[in-house]
Amino acid sequence: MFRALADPVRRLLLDALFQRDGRSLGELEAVVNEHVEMTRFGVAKHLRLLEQADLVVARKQGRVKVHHLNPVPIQQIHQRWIGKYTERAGVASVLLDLKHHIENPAPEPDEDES
Amino acid sequence: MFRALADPVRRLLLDALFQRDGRSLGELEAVVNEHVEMTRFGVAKHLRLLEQADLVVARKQGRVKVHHLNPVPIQQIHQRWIGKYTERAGVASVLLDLKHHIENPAPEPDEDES
DNA sequence: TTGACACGTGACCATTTGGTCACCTATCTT
DNA sequence: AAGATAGGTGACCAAATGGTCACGTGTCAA
Repeated sequence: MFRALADPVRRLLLDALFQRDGRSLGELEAVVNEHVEMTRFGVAKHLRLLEQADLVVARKQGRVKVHHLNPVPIQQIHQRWIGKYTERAGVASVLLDLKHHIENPAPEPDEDES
Repeated sequence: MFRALADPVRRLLLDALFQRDGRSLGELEAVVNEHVEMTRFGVAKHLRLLEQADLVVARKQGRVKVHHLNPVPIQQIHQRWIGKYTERAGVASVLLDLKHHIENPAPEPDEDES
């Protein structure tokens, strides 16, 4: 899990999926190639690692494989590991976060908010 | 930085320092050996990586090297990387954090809070 | 159906990483 | 000063990682 986040290419992949979800391997390959040179296979390998770490979920749709970002494990890291350390800095950081959220009106996921 | 977090021994080390700060190499070695077998050199190597990642600051005090946890970079990860993703889940997670902080009265660092 | 397209597999190689060891330095104690 | 204590260095080795390539499979379109 942390291991999956340890590689810059993988973080780039996550970023790309964060900007627009549901991309194919080909698209992702193109994105990566804007930054570093890498063949399709390399990208596919990284994607596979991300899947194994459960950070990305992929399903086959015809002949393309569509990749989706999975926010759950990141939340978990945030809550059970990072949070533990940020506590030490007191409530300040959380308030700071809240302020941030208020000022940037929430790009909420397409779910039904009651 | 992420790389430094990618190893379980290193996370264990951070945990140990989190529980009690300012430990020597020998102490840390003992802690690690409660979980896995590893020589002093192995532990020292991990410690050095953590220092390079700026997650741990060490200073020599006589003949012992005292290691201290550095919360800053973890905060940074939290704010500039994790936060970016958790935003997607809306304000909820932050409020949840806030609730958590309120209920667990803040073990604040020994700094002057005005 | 034939071929182009999107992707997967297993073998393979170079580099990095995790870990150990023999030896050395610096400090404290007596 | 002498020995014990705490730690550092560089060489070294095994294993994991990152990356590529030659092939093979399934899918769409003409």
